[in-house]
Amino acid sequence: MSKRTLYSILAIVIVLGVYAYEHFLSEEEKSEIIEAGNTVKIDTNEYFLPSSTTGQIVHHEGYSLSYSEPHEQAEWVAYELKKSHLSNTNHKRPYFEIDKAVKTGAADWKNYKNSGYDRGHLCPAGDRKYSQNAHDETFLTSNISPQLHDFNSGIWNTLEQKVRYWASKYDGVFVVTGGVLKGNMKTIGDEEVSVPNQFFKVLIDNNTGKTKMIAFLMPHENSNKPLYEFVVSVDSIEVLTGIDFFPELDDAIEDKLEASNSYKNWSFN
DNA sequence: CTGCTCTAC
DNA sequence: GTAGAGCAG
Repeated sequence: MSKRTLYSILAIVIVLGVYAYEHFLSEEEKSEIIEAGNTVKIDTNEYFLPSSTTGQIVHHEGYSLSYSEPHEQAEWVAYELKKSHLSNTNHKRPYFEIDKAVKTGAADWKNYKNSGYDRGHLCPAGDRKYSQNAHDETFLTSNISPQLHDFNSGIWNTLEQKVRYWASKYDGVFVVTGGVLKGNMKTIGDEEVSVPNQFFKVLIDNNTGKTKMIAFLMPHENSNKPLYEFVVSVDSIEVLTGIDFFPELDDAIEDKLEASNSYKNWSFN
């Protein structure tokens, strides 16, 4: 066999391989291959990402975010919390790092030092315990917002634990979290990181057959009230923030679910 | 779980 | 800067 013939056969094999990859593998299989190769960030098509009002969406392996440069923090952080993500592994807590993936320059963690505010995770470290990398990735400064310690370790922590409970009970939920970056806000540090006056968390469960949503809006202060008293409609958070949640949903379903402030499909036990 | 601070090298 | 222990809600 001549070299020329060999090259021709090789070329045909490559073309056919690419064709097969493009046309015969499902989207899910593709994203698995990409993840296995560890070359690209997550396949965002399988996620319900909200719209960005800032034009800067950043993808990490364990979560995506929309960064607001004027407020030096994310306007939202979104990720899927699968049941399989839940873990009891204890990871060593790393240092916070500036997120280099934020092109406009993410805030330095030193803004928070002696500010009186916690570096509050938006995607909690407790939701990414399935690997050391995923856990450490939550310690990027694009994933934190100034929070009062009483609030962070109090009612907000209670809500985060309830989300993990739901992820287990409903075989995964998709989570969007952020501070409301509107109105008059205090700032901290040389870079003037805004201190949100309210925080929101929006959940969608698309795994248990019937799609359901729930949204929480909390004032930036601790509370002893039960969680369900903070439930609002997704629409009301969209009005407040300008963010469009779950635009990829079928419009009829989106409109109906986002208008509701009912929590009857979510167990608060 | 959510964090900060202090000591030591 | 890094590593660890200790403390608090």
